[in-house]
Amino acid sequence: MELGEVLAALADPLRRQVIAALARAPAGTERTCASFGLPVSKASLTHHFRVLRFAGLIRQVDRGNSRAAVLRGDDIEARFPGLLSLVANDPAKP
Amino acid sequence: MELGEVLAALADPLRRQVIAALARAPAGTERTCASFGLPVSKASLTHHFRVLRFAGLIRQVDRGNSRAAVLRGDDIEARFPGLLSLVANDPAKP
DNA sequence: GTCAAGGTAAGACTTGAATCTTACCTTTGG
DNA sequence: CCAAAGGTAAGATTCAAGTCTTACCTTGAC
Repeated sequence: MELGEVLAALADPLRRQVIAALARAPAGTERTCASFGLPVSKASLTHHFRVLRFAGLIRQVDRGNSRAAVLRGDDIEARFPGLLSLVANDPAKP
Repeated sequence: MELGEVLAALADPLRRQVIAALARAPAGTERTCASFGLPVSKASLTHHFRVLRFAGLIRQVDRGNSRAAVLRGDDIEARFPGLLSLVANDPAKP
């Protein structure tokens, strides 16, 4: 879990939006990739969630029919204390 | 001073190195662009320091002969508490 | 069994970021 | 005055990131 990779992952507004949504939800919340309503194609969704997973920010649990994203809140907080709340409390920029 | 811009600025390893060096130095430390010994051309230096300035992370004070970079530590800490220490305490990767 | 929904994979496309070279400006120091 | 040092500006290049389309796979529901 490297700082550079994490910052690069969070630099994208769509990915930051995903992390912010998960960070504001109760810990352990599972959400499908499609449930965020991001304005991109399915293939782009796959790309963004892969970047988040590689950076260590989320896990993806197989739910048979779909694949849910879960924030790795504790791991992130342990390594980069305060980072999550910065993202969570940042006003969205529509 | 927007989170997205700040994260994008800090995603680059060279720029992160500059911010880390300034953050570890005493507050208000002034350093010329060239003093960091980054392995790029002068023109690339100008580019990187402009990005840092646009993101609001540094000021550049004119010293006649040269132009020194100064970390905007208080402003950063006020808006993004904890962010600076994440960058400052991150182990360099080379 | 069939079909729709959710994801993934591979490939192409496009745009932006980082880099360099060259040329120029400004200031300090002989 | 002249030269060197530190930066800036403009333009070209190169490469990665984000995006799409198409095709395919898997699971659950009918």
